[in-house]
Amino acid sequence: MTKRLCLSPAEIEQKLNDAGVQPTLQRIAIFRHILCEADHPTADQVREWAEKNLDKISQATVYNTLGTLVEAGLLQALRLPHSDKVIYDHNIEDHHHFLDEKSGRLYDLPEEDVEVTYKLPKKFRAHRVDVVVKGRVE
Amino acid sequence: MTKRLCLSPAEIEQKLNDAGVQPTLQRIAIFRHILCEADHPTADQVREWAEKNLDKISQATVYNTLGTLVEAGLLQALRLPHSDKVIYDHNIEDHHHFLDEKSGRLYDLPEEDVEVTYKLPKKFRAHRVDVVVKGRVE
DNA sequence: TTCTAGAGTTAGAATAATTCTAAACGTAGA
DNA sequence: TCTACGTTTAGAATTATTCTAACTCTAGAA
Ligand SMILES: [Mn+2]
Ligand SMILES: [Mn+2]
Ligand SMILES: [Zn+2]
Ligand SMILES: [Zn+2]
Repeated sequence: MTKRLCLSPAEIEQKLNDAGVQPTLQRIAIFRHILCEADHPTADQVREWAEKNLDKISQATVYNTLGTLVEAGLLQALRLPHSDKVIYDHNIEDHHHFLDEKSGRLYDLPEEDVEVTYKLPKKFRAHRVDVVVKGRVE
Repeated sequence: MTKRLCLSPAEIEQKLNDAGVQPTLQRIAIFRHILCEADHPTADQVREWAEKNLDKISQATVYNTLGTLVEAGLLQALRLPHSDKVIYDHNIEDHHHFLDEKSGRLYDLPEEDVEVTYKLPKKFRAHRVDVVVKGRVE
């Protein structure tokens, strides 16, 4: 369901370079973690993983890195109704989400599986629509 | 566009009683403010108004009151992608929103003006869909 | 190679939103 | 009138995130 781009550190480094982001060790590791292993993690979940798996890293670096990756268009930052934490999404295509209200887990819904039609007042110009379907996974 | 239920304090008191919420002065005033005057306010905007317009009120009471009104089903709490603040909505019917990304202002979109169709994986059971249309008001 | 300016990282403090604590207060009903 | 319980309060605590200012690294320039 989720597109997972599992790349080697060298390929990650290339992607960072292409995006104009200096590929530091911390950025390579965090970006690869989110691309390959993590599922819609929060900053704090990334920090937990990083503290276990990298030599030493500060909270500020985790936030800085996530912010840098989002600014560079390599990650999306999401805010969902059930939580006050920002969620980082390696899926940067326009897409929608299903929220399992029991577990709090988020699932991607491909753009083409969701159709939205709407009528807006005159003078309202839309340039994006976000859909969150809430429910349960049985 | 937004349904505005402008009621007298006595009518507000009745609504609170009906919902099983003791109609204290603070609750009546805040609930009436959100029903009649405020447009998708944050807790802090409610606090600002309350400090100006009520004899004395604490921040905790504002949060307590908003929480109580949401629990009683008299307000909706919203979390939107552009802000980390909870937004309180007197419109408790299912409805959608338009976010003016320039001003940050939220507009209600009636349920019937938005149509969503989606295809979910087996075992996914939806019980609500939230749509946020983002764009500009010219 | 060495130098160096700018970019990145860091610990810790600061800020912002919200919640908690424990005492004081008010009020509905016995 | 009394009292139990719900409500309000000031202030502290918590949580998520950002800022500060010093230290460190690294990409080029020389
Ligand atoms: Mn509204
Ligand atoms: Mn916060
Ligand atoms: Zn996603
Ligand atoms: Zn609304």
